[in-house]
Amino acid sequence: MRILFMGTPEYALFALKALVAAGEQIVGVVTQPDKPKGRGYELCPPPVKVYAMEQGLPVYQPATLKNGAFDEELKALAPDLIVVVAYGKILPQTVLDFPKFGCINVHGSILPEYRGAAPMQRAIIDGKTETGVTTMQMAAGLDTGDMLVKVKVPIGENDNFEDIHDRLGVAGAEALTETLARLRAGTLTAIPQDDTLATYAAKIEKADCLLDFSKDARTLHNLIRGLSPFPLAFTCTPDGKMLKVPESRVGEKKAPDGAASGTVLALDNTITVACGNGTTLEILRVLPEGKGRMSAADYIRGRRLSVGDMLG
RNA sequence: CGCGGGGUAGAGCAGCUUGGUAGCUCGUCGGGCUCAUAACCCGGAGGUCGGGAGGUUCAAAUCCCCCCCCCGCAA
Repeated sequence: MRILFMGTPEYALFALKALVAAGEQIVGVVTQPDKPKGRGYELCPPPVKVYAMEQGLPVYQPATLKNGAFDEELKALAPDLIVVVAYGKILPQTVLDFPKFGCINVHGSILPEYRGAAPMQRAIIDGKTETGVTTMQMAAGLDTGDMLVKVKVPIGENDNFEDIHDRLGVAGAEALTETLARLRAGTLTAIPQDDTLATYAAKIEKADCLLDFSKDARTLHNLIRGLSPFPLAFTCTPDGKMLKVPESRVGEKKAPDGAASGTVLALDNTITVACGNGTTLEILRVLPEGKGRMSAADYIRGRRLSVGDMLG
């Protein structure tokens, strides 16, 4: 079966590598164009491109797929199936309809929950204890296609985005492998999504990353781990600098009555902050503005905070 | 030329504006106190202050010039 792979970030690599490992006939890899990134705006190839080139797979980086821009290549590649994992662009109907077996997408949630851009982060931020991946037969809407195979994955109370990302990557590869096997065997069943149960995992915005200490510690902890190691939740120190928080834990102690939310209660090896409902949050690692990541203990040693300071 | 921060002891920082014995918190080593301790007390080791047999100066971590490296923001 001639498979065309479309994907861009690290996450897509799990699936692509699984296809390669299974000896699938990958006729090409479509990924986003190189983009200027990092300091100095150096042009950076997406992870999928780097790997595909190492494997000697033909790489395509069309600026757009709209208006038949990619039709010629598509005809030449003549895929029987397109596998899409976090490609980053909407596929026009002409592309969706082109392959005999259509387009199959690997999505990082148990559909119909968390359709959209940031399913993994949103599941963690919402404090879910379980998530997973779903393969689907792609349709025109946003992650609305009929569901094929699901693989569930537990979320531990201290797992962060990276942990879940990697675990879902493995699960996604597994789900894709099974989907292809059943497609060949003719045992694949497509289950329509119940739209009334659908939820939407909106893209993470800067405003989502601001820590609001009037919320309770558990909620803040979920936000912190859901955004770690990227893009990171943050707060502000009394001198107006941004302080990002890669790692935390829910404090065991209660905040004293009358302690305003955001008050620094203790500075030993961690930064203990008063949160909503008398809860406390312990900040374990930080990323000061203009600095690198460091432990809270190291940050405290630099004497940049005092007990009684307000964060937020 | 996208904007900005920084390279001082193993770690995190101060000192640089107003040149003149290199300091703080922690770690580490030794000793003491203690039933005991990651607690407390005393003492010690550890730094060519990123590099340039550069410039200015009686004197440079500090002022000027060149180079290297690291990081944050933004994308």
